[in-house]
Amino acid sequence: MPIPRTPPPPPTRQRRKQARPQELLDAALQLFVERGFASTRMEEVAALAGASKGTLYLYYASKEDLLKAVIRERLSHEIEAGAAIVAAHAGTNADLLRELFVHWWLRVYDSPTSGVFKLIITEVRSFPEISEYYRSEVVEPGKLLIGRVLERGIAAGEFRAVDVPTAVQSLVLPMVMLCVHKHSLGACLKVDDAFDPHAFVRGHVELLLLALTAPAAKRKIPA
Amino acid sequence: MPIPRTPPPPPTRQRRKQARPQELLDAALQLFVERGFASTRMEEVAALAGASKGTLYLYYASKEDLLKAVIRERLSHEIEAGAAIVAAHAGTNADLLRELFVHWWLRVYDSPTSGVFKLIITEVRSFPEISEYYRSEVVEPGKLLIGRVLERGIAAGEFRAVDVPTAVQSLVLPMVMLCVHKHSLGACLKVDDAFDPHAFVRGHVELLLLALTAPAAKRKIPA
Amino acid sequence: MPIPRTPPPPPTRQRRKQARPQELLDAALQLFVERGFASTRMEEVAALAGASKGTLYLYYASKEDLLKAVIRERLSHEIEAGAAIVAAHAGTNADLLRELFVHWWLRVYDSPTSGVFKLIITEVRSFPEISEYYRSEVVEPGKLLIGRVLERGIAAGEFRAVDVPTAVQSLVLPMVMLCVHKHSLGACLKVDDAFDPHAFVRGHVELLLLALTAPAAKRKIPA
Amino acid sequence: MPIPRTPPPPPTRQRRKQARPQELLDAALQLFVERGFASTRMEEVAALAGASKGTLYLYYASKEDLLKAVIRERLSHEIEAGAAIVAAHAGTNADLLRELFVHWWLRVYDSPTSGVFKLIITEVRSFPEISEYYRSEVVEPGKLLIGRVLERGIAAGEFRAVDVPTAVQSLVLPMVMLCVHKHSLGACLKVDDAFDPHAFVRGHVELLLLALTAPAAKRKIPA
DNA sequence: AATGAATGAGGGTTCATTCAT
DNA sequence: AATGAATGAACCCTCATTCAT
Repeated sequence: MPIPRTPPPPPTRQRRKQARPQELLDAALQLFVERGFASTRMEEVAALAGASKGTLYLYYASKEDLLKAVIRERLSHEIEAGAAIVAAHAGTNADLLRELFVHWWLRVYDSPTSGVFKLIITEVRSFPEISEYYRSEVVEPGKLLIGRVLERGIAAGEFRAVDVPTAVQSLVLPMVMLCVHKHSLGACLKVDDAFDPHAFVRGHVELLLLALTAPAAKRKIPA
Repeated sequence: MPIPRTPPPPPTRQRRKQARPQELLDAALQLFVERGFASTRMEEVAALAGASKGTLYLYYASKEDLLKAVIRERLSHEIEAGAAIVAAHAGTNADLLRELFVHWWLRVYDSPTSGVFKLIITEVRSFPEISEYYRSEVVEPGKLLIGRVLERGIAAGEFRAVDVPTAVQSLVLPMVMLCVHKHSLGACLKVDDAFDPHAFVRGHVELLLLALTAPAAKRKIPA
Repeated sequence: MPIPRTPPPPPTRQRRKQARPQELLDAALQLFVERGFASTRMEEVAALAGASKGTLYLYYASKEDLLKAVIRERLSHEIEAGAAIVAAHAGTNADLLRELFVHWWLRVYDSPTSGVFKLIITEVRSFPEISEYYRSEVVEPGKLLIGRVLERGIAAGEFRAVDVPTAVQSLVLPMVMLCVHKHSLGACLKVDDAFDPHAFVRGHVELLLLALTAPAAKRKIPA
Repeated sequence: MPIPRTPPPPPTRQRRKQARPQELLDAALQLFVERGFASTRMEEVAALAGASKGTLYLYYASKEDLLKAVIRERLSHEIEAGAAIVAAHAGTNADLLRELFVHWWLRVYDSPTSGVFKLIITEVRSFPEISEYYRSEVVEPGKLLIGRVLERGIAAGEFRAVDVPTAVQSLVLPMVMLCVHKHSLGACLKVDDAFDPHAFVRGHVELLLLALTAPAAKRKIPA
């Protein structure tokens, strides 16, 4: 089953036509992530979206096209969401980090969007054009976002003067890996060995904050 | 090019027979990681190993078989190496962590074995049998290994009483992600924006050690 | 050349769809009988039916499937025809035998269905599932059919009290062999040495009737 | 298991070399009959004969060659055996027929040679050269043999003046079919429905003799 | 707009045959 | 004489894509 973002309204002809592209993209994402791009048949995608093979080609010119549309559509939705959180935030930088990871990352983790990370890892080598898009639209903005929070914290004496790029990676890489894992090994292992991703993310941020937080003595106390 | 572990000796009939399986596995790993399993043709693997398609089938009964052999062979080589480091080590637990990450993980990262992580992520959903092997032979032993180091450090008062499973993941997930990245986006982006994996790993461990290390006051001073 | 049962109508898309399965079966029968199952390429079958390889697979899931469909389709057509003759017949049992052999068997002999006998002989060992179908749908009903005619003849005093199963085989085996021969040696030998199958069948029945017919003295004279 | 004509003597090197060709032919006959020519692998033949693939090629230049050797070798053995029976016989022509069918044909039926009939039927279309050999060496001599017995019987007033070619076929075709059946359907059907080939052959000959035998009144009584 | 029948290039796998040992 | 590793042509089957309806 595709996981439609909106509950399916009564499928009148008009509604259908409106909803088609999204339904096709949802179906494609699910199957590409599940079976891999090469092993997913266009017919399966169409069938999962309740359409026929021919219809799929009315919206997307080729399988490769469909892949790129899936990636773009999903990422474009999430990109600014992060920036919005930062913009809206008022509070310590530590709390902002907590906010970003627990709200933004965990929401992504819980949504089908998490599959896009697996999809990109799986398919960039075959479609390198994706990499530039992903780097400029996701990786760089993301690094900048987190990086700026760290820099502000350091400048404010709230954080230690750690190497910012390294800390960004130490913070973010486990999140990406978590998403990837969810759709690879995580989907296979029956024994979930009581691994709770939400708990881990909270623990992870706190652990890293332990490393980041400047010793109290040296801290500038916010008045 | 396959990356033979040993320079090819004069290819007499006998020598070839001995070396073939390894050459084929090396070629397969390279191509499976590069192009994905489904998009790699058996003939390409054979050609890269300097053999013909038919020869490949003399050693591996099917493409799936070849995939599993590639994974097993690579992992079985590295599994004990880690344990050996732990066993051989005499020093602080912090130094042991440094040793494990800088020696073991970076050696894996630099070798073709790093590709196995991508391969597993990419293909487990299609071949779920792999997951159990990987979990029991790699994931669990690995977690135990790092987990015990942390526990010893905590017991010795060297480390803070952090949540061990969380800390293990925070330490390890970036390493896995690094390996995966090397063979996906990392292989596509020309502008390596001066990202130095070795430097990152060292920085990552030190950052986490900042979080782990107990405040001096509370530390048991080793006489 | 396929031997279409009906001259091909204008090949519109719809008409084609209807006619395809039969065209494919006819082509397959011809080639399987001519070249043997294993030596016939699916592409040849498709080409002979004026279709492409892919199309063939739209109708039959595999080569083995195609073989079984060929056999079933041909036999199911002929099975009742024989019973119908028996049911419709009014006359002496000797005449009924003449009818069955000259009408039914010779029609089968002259049609492509004769090839099915060769096909079954050639392929049962490889696909033993065929044997049960053939036995229960063709062999047993056939034996019963002829056997009953003989029994009725014996009961009526028209025939001698011969061993029925033996006589059935003596009557029928040459017919089967004739069909087989037509598609094996018979198709190779140029010098047809004036062998006339129709004449032989008539002669064969009369010869066996000589053996079957009770001496006049002992015959019950039908009033 | 191949069915060697002679119990295998101690396989000393010398013995082996002598026996090899025969062992290979026996193995080939068995497998060709069982699985069909096209579906039998040269390696299987070699293995069944206890040799290696390479060795097989020392004796037979190709698979086709092997097929022809199998057929020739088997048939050449049996051809004169029939003639010998006729030559040696002293008695009524009816008894000679009984002799030929019960001794010669049943011995062939019981031996692996019976498979050659299936083999020829199965493969002539692919290797038409076989047909000429088979016709001139087996079919024609066979027909002549039986035909002459019938003619002598007719001339002697022992038999009715039936059409000789027809009667020959009515006599012989069931025998061939019996051999073919043994290696096709007969090998598949578990329920042998108590069909006894030996009994059938005796019954068949007697039935045909009923047809052949001239009414006593007209018979020339052999003094 | 929607369908699904048709196509044919592509790739996994088999196996007859060769030849160095 | 015997072996069996190596080859590559051949064939079954899949599936992205097209197009008549």
